Amino acid sequence: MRFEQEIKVIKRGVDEIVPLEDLLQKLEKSEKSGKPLRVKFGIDPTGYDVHLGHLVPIRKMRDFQDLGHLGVIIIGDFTAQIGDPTGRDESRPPLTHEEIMYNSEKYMDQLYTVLKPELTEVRYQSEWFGSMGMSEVLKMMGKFTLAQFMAHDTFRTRFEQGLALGMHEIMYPILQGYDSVAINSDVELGATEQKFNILSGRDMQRHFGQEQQVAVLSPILTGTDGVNKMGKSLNNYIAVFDTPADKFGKVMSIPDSLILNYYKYAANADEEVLDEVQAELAKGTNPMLLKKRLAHSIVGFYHGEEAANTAQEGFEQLFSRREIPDEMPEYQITANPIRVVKLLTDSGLCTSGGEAKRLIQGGGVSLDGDKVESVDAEITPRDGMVLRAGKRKFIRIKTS
RNA sequence: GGACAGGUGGUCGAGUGGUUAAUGGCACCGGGCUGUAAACCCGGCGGCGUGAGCCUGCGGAGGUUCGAAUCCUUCCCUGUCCA
Repeated sequence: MRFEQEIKVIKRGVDEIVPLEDLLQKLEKSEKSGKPLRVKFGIDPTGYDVHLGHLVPIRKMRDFQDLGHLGVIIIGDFTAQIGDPTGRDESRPPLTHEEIMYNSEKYMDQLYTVLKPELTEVRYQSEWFGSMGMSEVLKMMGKFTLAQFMAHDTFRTRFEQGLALGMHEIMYPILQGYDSVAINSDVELGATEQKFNILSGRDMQRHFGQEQQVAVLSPILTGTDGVNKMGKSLNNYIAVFDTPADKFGKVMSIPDSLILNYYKYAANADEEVLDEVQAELAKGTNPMLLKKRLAHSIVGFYHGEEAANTAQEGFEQLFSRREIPDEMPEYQITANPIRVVKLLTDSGLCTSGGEAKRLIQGGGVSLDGDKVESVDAEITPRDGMVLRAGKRKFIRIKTS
């Protein structure tokens, strides 16, 4: 088979390619013409916190770039400007132009930890939707039927369960589909849940007489809780912005069952490493050791070898040996004596007095290793005293 | 436009005039045991106050009442059916 090597790279870590034949054809055509494939991925500029789940398809884009193809990032500024009233209790206010620019820039900074800038094109939806008239919108909508949407699980379940389903949400796949027409996309990347939207891009391209794109679908990365998809709302994510220590710790907290999965999709592990990990797991090696290696490699990828070493050392010190960390934030106090509750809230370790009291009552607060027994406790601060709240929050007190 | 059913704390979901900051599950936080895994056990889970006090709270705004999440009015929102 031709392009055997290319296909192997593209297929790695991918759930589904629809249709595979089209991809072969495209690769062939690209080789003949010398024109790179246009590989699309859309992002929503409502925020800019990128986590490892987002990066699974982005890594795939990098694979394409390594094969000489072009990555096209679509910034979904148009849908974001309309605002998304989905939330039943509060509708999200439309983002301003400035916010969108800010978010997308921050977003791209993070994507460039993985992507090659010289092979990346960034496009905004407003380029084509901004000036579109109603008649064109209607034309676009006319390409789809309600039945098509009802065939889609997301819409059908919500409809059947009697949940709110806004018309604009039905527009979503239509807009995303048209993006493919607008940029003349050859391949669209996304998680498997994006299948419907990506395939609607194929339909749209056919209606507009364009060659159809191929869907390359990555698996959905499970969050650190081991149950749900990685996402911000569930607070089970590892963000690009997380500190090395946080990244390390979060990886260590994933369930054992997820180890191989993370090696595959969150780290840049190649076949050899995967085989080795699998063998170790089968052999009964303490999963904790494999996780440490995993955490080290993930931190190393984003922050470098040295930071990964420091993070690991810090982790072992704090959790394996239960010592206090070398470095911690300092907090200057003037009052003397001072109530511990007040100290906790003033320093920001607790967000409210109630929370501080609960922590103390739960036995989670200590000073230089001595548990604080009473919520009324008052202390005479000493310079360099270490206050600990819970498992991982510390401050060093400064009195002068 | 009409009829009907709903809107409760992060979420699901009880509660239909008075020990109610509001049962319970999940999530989450702390403690114990550990490998910051799982399982399990214990405690917590609105805010402010140097703990018997105050404030905010059951879609929004008014009202009835000594007293309301619970009754009334009105508005907003969601769904079902009819047009």
